[in-house]
Amino acid sequence: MSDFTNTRGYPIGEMSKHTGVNIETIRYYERIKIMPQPDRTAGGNRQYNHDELKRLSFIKTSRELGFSINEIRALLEMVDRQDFTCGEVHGLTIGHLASVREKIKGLRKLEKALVGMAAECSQGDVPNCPILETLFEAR
Amino acid sequence: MSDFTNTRGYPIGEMSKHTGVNIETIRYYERIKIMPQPDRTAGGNRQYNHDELKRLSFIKTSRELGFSINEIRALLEMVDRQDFTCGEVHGLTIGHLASVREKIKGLRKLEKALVGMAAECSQGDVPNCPILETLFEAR
DNA sequence: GATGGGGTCTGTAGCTACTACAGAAGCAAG
DNA sequence: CTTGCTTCTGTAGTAGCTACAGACCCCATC
Repeated sequence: MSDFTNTRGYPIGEMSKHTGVNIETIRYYERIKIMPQPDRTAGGNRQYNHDELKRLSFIKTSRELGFSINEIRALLEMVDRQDFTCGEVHGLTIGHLASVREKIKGLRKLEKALVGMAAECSQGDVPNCPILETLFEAR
Repeated sequence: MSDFTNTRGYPIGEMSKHTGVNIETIRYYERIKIMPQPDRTAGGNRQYNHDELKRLSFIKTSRELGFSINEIRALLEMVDRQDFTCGEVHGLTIGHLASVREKIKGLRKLEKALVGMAAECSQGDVPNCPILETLFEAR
């Protein structure tokens, strides 16, 4: 019977510490149904098991890689249904990669523009700034 | 008297067409007080003048350069108070530039990780994917 | 068995920067 | 005067959380 207490599972705070996901965020993930409703103690506190811990880690890692919640939902659904092919997952990843590259491209452009503006600026005490002029003149 | 009608000003749709800013967004900008409350027609429709058009263009250009609303608010306040130095504006711009570069750095890392994962994937029909394994194993 | 101090609960509101309605009213041309 | 486009206000929704309030749970210690 002492084994039983052993398998009690993790309260939400443990989950948070192990994964680095905020407690409120874990509950949010449950609300939006990418995390399941876990067991509860007699008093009503959440008790997670190891699978749920792995799932949360998966979500965390994917988020850090910039996958949107919907993309993650798609990945998890494939996993849950046990019907996915490597090709499908690859596709989703490549699609995400493309959008990341788009973002980088956009930001580089922006960087250039900012550098250009800043270079023309004397940084002096004068109340007259080519940066503002640039911002005002367009269109 | 015909000159008078000439200076009537632009309805909100004109503003939108000239600047490319959505009508709802223009009203939103008024609500959050980065655009002023414009004159109204007898019937209550907004009537903008040329200064307001320039201001909206400024906001649009700045947004496209990735400045946050708060950064834009700061710039506009300097302009409105007529007390700013080129140095201040330069500082704000450089600060923004730094955050843009941070974002690029982060996205590049992310790009690398995604490319690495995708490279290991056979893209085949097998229900077994190194991408998912990578996502699941961490932490 | 009472007490104390954590952790956790639900529900709701806030954040950024918009966008999307509904339902009413303005406006200009014919 | 009618038609049809534009504009009005106010509210709610989007993503992905975060931050409360006020109540309750849990466990250890006395």
